[in-house]
Amino acid sequence: MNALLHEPPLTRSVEDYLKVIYHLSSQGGFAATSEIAGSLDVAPPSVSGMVKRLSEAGLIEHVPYRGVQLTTQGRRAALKMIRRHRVLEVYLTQQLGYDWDDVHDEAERLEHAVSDQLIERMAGALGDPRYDPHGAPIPTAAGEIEEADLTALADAPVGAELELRQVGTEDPARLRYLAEQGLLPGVALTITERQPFNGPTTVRLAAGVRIVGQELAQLLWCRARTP
Amino acid sequence: MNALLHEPPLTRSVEDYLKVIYHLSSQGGFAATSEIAGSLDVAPPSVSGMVKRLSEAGLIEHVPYRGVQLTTQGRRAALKMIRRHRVLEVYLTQQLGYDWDDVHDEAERLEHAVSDQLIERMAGALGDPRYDPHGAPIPTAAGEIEEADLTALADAPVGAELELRQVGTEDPARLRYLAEQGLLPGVALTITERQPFNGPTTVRLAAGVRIVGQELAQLLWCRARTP
DNA sequence: TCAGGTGGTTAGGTTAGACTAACTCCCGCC
DNA sequence: GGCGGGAGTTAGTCTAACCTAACCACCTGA
Repeated sequence: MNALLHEPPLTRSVEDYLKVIYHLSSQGGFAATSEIAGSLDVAPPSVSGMVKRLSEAGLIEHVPYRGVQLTTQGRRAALKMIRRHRVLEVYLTQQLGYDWDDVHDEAERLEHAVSDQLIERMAGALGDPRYDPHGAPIPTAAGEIEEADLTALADAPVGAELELRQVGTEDPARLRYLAEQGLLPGVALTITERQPFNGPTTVRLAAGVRIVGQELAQLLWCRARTP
Repeated sequence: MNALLHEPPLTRSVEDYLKVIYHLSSQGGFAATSEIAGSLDVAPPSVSGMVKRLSEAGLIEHVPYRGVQLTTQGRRAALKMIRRHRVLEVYLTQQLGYDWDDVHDEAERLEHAVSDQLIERMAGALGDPRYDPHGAPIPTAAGEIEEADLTALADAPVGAELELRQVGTEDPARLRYLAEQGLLPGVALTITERQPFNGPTTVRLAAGVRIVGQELAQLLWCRARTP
């Protein structure tokens, strides 16, 4: 009774659903129908239909009117897609001249077409990178992912000495702006000031002082700096 | 009335049909329904259905009960796919350790997912190669393809001094065997003997003498050697 | 406590692409 | 010159996705 035998290959669509369900339910809990619909830009009834198919296939657990969670099998499939996506992003930026703000769409299409073999060769050629260009951890081929304990810049206290680890957006305009400001994964920063009422955070980098609005400060994931 | 405006992107399936129609009708003339069905491993009525859609889209010309030919627009699209496929094959073999016998399937899937930009970057990284690993010419980005005048080894006379230019199969087992025999694009050879009744052809290479059966000899495309 | 409203689901329809079964065209052979 | 067989097409069905319209469940606030 091993469901792994004769496993039919997943469709593009299924792969996309699993990925967004992973992201939406990663902070524990359920992914809501409307959230999934929003992320994939489809109508809610389309999600209901797919949810039915996915839970029949044993990839998700569906609690009607509550939402959806990945099963072990679904999680494995989702992590595989995330590995593909992130390895592709690193490869395209390091080997083919892509920038961190334009690599997402290309990887998004390629991730459904590459073989495991190709991904492992790309990863090998890159020296098995652990993070993608935005600082997100790359799951291992075995399906393990680093769970880092990061704090949004917006939530860290004035005076904190931090390292920027990860940037939580794929929006090209925001990414370009952040790169201009030198706000890239790995950079060291110190919070010198914050205006009240969701005001901007002022940080000091080696390269100078930056004033970061609330919206962007919530996308900049940091950890305490160990000097 | 420019049909190029608002052109919907082609589906994977359409891209595959255009490619096989290109190959089947490249020696002038029409591609037959059953040939297309055979190449794509679908049933003939599926081809009839697709043919209707493609000719409505202006990509092919259909003469009922005779067959199908590409229009200028369809030819352009087919050559674009062939460029993608062949550039991918070169990239995967030169940069990622693929062999000429296992690169076809990977390229076949990727060709539908890559952007024009990525293909041009790969081509650039490779120095704009003109031939794929099997010696097939790569169409230019502008859609032009070299029309070489090649002769199958099986059809060349005894005594001919030839250069092997292109290998007309993607079958891994045959390709592996040919590589073992040193029968690779670019190699110089002289026909020393041929047995009658579709018998084997004996050739002399720098590396030694080879006896090539009729089936393989029809896959080895050669041109006269200019010493 | 029950009345809305929001969000989720069901019902029913569309499209691309495939299939099988059944029919028709064409050509070669007698 | 007609007939038979193979190739091509038409008709009808299926599935995966999507959609809109309509219906229902749950929770919150009066």
